[in-house]
Amino acid sequence: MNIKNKVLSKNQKLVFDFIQKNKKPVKAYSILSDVQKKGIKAPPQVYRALDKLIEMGKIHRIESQNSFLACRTSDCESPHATAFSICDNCDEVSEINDPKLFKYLLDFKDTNGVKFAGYNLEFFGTCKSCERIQKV
Amino acid sequence: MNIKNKVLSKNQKLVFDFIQKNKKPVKAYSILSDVQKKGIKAPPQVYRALDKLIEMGKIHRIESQNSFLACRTSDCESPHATAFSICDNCDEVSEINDPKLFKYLLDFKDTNGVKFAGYNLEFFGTCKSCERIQKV
DNA sequence: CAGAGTATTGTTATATTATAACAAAAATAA
DNA sequence: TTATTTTTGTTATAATATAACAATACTCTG
Repeated sequence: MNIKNKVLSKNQKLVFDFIQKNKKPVKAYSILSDVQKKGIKAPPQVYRALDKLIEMGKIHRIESQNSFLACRTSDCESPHATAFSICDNCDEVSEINDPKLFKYLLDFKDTNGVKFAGYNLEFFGTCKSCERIQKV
Repeated sequence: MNIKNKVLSKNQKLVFDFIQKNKKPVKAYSILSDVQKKGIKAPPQVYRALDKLIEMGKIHRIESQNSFLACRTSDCESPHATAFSICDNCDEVSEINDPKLFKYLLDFKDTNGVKFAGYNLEFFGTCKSCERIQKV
């Protein structure tokens, strides 16, 4: 069976629920604080769940923040081809789902002609709402 | 004066020299081990030097590896617009310097029309030499 | 050159992020 | 059922990074 269609295990569900409740990416130990109220005791339980959820494409890891965000692009083709916009000011992250960008990058070949299996792209800038505030 | 043309301070030079000697990205504490032979004592001294070197564009941080690589693209226009190819197998990283890709990404606008100030792109796959080995 | 301001260094302690290693229980497949 | 895989539980520790404070060195300007 495709790993993406698997039903979540108990710990996976606890971890996923917390991540999904949050609009902004959350940190592993902030997940731990939350799920400790619900029976999980130790970091490895959280990190294991995170690994599986990433593998399933249910969440993404924001590398530049060491944080985790629920996948909102239901048609997320590949958890290994991801793009995000990150606000330098408020740390808000949103997933970019642009088929043209997606295709451009998956088709990209390096100077040796190597075509890559996946990528992770993080854009940085000021989000709309921070921009407005800064202008005032 | 442009920060990129600044002469390196003592600690910055020690840290940079070690990074530049290595073809593969190096970890902060492996840098520390090396530079401890040369007078540096503690992590903050290394991390400070790393921060400055990144700011100057002399090195890059490989987010998915928490590691640091010397910049080889002497015409590195912007330390905040970076792309790398990373071998899943041997962890080798090389900097991609493709003007077309560079332009494509700097021109990219999200659905709100936001144009970003910078980006970091990490491609994943199998490098040429690992590919050869796997075929044998 | 003096003095002010800035950048760099030194230092101790600690915060944050993540995994190793081993054992048991639960789910699934054969 | 029995074997296999997946998930869980647990303790300890590894790896990565920063806070906070003090002292020096550098560089700019009057």
